Amino acid sequence: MSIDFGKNISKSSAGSLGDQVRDHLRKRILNHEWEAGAKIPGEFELAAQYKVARVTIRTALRSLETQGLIDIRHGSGAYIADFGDSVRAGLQELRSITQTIREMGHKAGMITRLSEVRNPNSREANDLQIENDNEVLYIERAITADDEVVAFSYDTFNIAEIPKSVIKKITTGSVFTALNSIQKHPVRARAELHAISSKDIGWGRSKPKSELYLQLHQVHYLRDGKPIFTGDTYFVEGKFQFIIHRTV
Amino acid sequence: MSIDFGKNISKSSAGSLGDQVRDHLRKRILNHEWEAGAKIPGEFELAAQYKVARVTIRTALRSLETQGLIDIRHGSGAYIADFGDSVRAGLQELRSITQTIREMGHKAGMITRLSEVRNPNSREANDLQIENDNEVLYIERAITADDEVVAFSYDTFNIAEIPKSVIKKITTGSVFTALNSIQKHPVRARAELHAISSKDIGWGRSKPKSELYLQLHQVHYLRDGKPIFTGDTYFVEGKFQFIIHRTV
DNA sequence: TCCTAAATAGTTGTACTACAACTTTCTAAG
DNA sequence: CTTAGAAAGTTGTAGTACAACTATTTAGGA
Repeated sequence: MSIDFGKNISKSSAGSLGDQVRDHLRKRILNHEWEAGAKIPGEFELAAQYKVARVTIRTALRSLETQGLIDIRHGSGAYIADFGDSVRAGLQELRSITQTIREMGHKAGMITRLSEVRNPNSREANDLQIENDNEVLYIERAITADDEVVAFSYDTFNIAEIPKSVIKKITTGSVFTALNSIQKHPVRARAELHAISSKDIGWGRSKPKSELYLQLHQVHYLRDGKPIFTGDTYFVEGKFQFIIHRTV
Repeated sequence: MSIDFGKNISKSSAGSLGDQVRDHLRKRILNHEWEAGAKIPGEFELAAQYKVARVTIRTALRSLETQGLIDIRHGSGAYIADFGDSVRAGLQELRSITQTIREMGHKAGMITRLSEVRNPNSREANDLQIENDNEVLYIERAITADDEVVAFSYDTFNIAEIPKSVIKKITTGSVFTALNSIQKHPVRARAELHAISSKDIGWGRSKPKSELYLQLHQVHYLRDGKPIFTGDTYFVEGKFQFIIHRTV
């Protein structure tokens, strides 16, 4: 069942009713419908607004609290947390880098340097939980914001999980958009962070002078727990704002 | 009201019944009571185990799902996510660094270099939302694991929120433990990450040869939304595993 | 008038029940 | 042996009721 939230129905939002309400409320919060510290409507009123049960509202609010967007106070209400722009640029949110760049008001671009199908090395096979004689799709590319390189990414996909028609979309456009079209988008990722100084990471005409990078090594998982792709993204230090929410 | 979970009652755990169940379930998960991919008991059975309502179990499970520890599948059950050791060392979890080091099986230590009460600079005043003529507690120290320096921290506390007796505890021991004793522990933090290469960060006898650091600039907030302390922690690259959970 | 304390209203937390929606397992027919 | 359907099991949503806590209002006394 899908519900009618009024005018702003987002076709991309899916999942359970509670998830839909959560996504819609998150958009309202990020749209600054309420300012930081302000109290949002009570659970009964929200339930009336969305025409759902109070328990559905509660699951949505709890999730938003765990994500650090609101504070829920017993006997008082739910209040907008002071998160600044951290949610839009946040690392915790599992979203497309290019999409994030666009939402921050910049022009996002991508330059593919290499795209090939080959056997995985031992690390890739381990991350993707496949055998060494399976095939993977390996892509090297640079991500740009306003025609300036902000990151270099080296990604490896478990090709067995992806139809050929979608592989082409991956190599030419956004990974997340392509995977989303076949309902194989990751719902969770495990990321490891490192500071790195190296000459061997950047490439191309717009190779940055700085050799300092923030390395993000990731493994992306589907809802059923299977890894779908893994890779390293090297963010040029200073070009991208890295923000994390930490909660209890 | 507090509930009896059997033998392993943790006095540190507080908050609502749902939070207590969540914390207890998290410990069970981190204790490898179930292996990765395994199905945990159903909501009805967990409700019976903890002698709480099913809705209470659900709020706990939902929170654990948002944190990336489990996957909940409609009509099937809740399954342990493949998070490796990432949760124990995870950045997303707002916990004491020294405590994290201990839980990873190492000896945690701290060397205080400087501890003073002074007026805040403009950045500190802005982060703590106080005036320039207020007083703050400023501390510089090194954090060690097995007598090896793994991080340098430069922290600034809003002294107006902290009784004098607790200030002494902060300067001599764990910040989180001290703040917890007066119910002023942060529940949320906003952290910004940078890769940094500098000679001016490390100090002391065990100053690391590497000049590469992962900088974590943080502002810690109380439940009511007020900032309690801010600071920069510089992790010596390679000495600490930095892991993040990313969820939708 | 000011302050204090109690009463009141409002909000979130927990409990219980019932059923819908979905998944997995079992069963029987072919 | 395969397949389709039935059955059982699990999570999702709805609704009601009350407990626990907070914020506001009101009444009383100094």
